[in-house]
Amino acid sequence: MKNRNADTVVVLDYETTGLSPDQGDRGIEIGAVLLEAGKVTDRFQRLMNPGFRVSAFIEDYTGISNSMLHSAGNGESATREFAEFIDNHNLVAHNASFDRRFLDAEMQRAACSYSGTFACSMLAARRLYTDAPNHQLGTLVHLRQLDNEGVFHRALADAEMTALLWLDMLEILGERYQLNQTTFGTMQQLTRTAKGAVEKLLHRQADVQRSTTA
DNA sequence: TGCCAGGCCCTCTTTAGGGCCTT
Repeated sequence: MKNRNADTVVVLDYETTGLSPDQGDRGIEIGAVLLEAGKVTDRFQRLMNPGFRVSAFIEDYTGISNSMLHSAGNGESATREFAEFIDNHNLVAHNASFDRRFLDAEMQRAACSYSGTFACSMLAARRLYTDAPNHQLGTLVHLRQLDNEGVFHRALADAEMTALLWLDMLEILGERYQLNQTTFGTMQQLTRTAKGAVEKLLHRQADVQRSTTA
């Protein structure tokens, strides 16, 4: 296995037929970007035919129509390709518990697997954008004036915006806490720390970083 | 338009309830 680079992550987003794979919902689109050293270096996007018609709500919500899905390949082949794209990298998603459930379910169907661990940009955002009116992806993109083409609820567009949000948060950690070599593990730790203890954690991390680089 | 679920978080909590976020 290749060494896992803490700075390289795959940022992904699923569009699905509903909220729960345990209730029979399937992924209908997977979008992802490979983020290396602060830059998007690769992209992945596939539509997936779930094998049944999606609801009018999902067609409206995502802009993905039944006719688009009719001509799409099945989820198993797309998932196998996606497993190769993930390689052994760690993963980021906005509300990662949702995307992880669908990724795990689709991987199981396709009889493949991945080895990286997830970090959640939404949980990190709740710690770092404490003044935001809410922590929906679209709200944060507008709040932070991140580049976007006005496309929301499509997998690749949402993955691209999540990646920009991720980079924005890394920049905040550098500016606000002088954490200039933020690792994936630091971000995971951030999301697992109670809100009231975040400041202490990040200042302590910065102290450790300074002492090890001095 | 938003229910279905699940995980996380906050608080008027921890022997619980409800809001947020994802489609």
